[in-house]
Amino acid sequence: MEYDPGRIFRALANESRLQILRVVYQEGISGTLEGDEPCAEKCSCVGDIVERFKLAPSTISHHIKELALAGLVKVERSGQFIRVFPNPEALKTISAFTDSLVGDREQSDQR
Amino acid sequence: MEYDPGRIFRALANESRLQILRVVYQEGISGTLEGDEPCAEKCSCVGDIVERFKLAPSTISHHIKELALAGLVKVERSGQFIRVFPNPEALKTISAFTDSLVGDREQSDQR
DNA sequence: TCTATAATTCGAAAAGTTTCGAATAGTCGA
DNA sequence: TCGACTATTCGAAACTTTTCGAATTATAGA
Repeated sequence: MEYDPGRIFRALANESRLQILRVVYQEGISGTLEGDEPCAEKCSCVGDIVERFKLAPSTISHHIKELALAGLVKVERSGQFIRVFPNPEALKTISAFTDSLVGDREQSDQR
Repeated sequence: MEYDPGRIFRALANESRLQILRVVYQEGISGTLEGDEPCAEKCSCVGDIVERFKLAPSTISHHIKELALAGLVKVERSGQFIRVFPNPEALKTISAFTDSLVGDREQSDQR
């Protein structure tokens, strides 16, 4: 799949989205992804995320959409719930961008 | 030195700044940095950058300031000119951020 | 089928960013 | 010191993003 660095950086350019991303990646649903535990218990459903931020559900929904459009998270319906889970694949686009910046020269601190 | 990931991502969230960054990093002044060539020849002075973009000098100046505040470039007066040069150190903050997201789990594509 | 729950879409207000031109500040050389 | 040149700051207009609440859509269970 293709990821747009501009879109990714725009998605990361907001403190709320950065925090949502941390919740999704760090306390995410990878354990329950293919499992049969009820989503309401401990996965990153939109409602779980809403509870942690003092932002309206519609606002969280909008931020998750931006993260999903950038490819940083994936989203999947599970009954009544929408599960949000990490997509580490997209993070490679970020390191590809920084690598392309430093290009030929050595990575280490010069000067 | 300390870099703020939020500030860095906000600096990267604009297509003009991304392109300025490419110019500074890829055709940058590292060769002439301590040298004695006149800056006007081939380094990243603000005027050189202005010539490549159809943006007003004040706009380019503003973008360079944002990049410098994020730490992505450094800026140094050299007589009449302001030299802009890469600061690859700041890029480490970006990989630190993505590493902290994936955390314990393996980096490779799961799922 | 009706109700409750989960989440999204829509439209609008507020806040933030991008861009410009005009005015200003710093440096160099005559 | 004056004029030319380089770049920044300032204020305003245009545009984009963030946020909300209300209306809507989707699903599950009684």
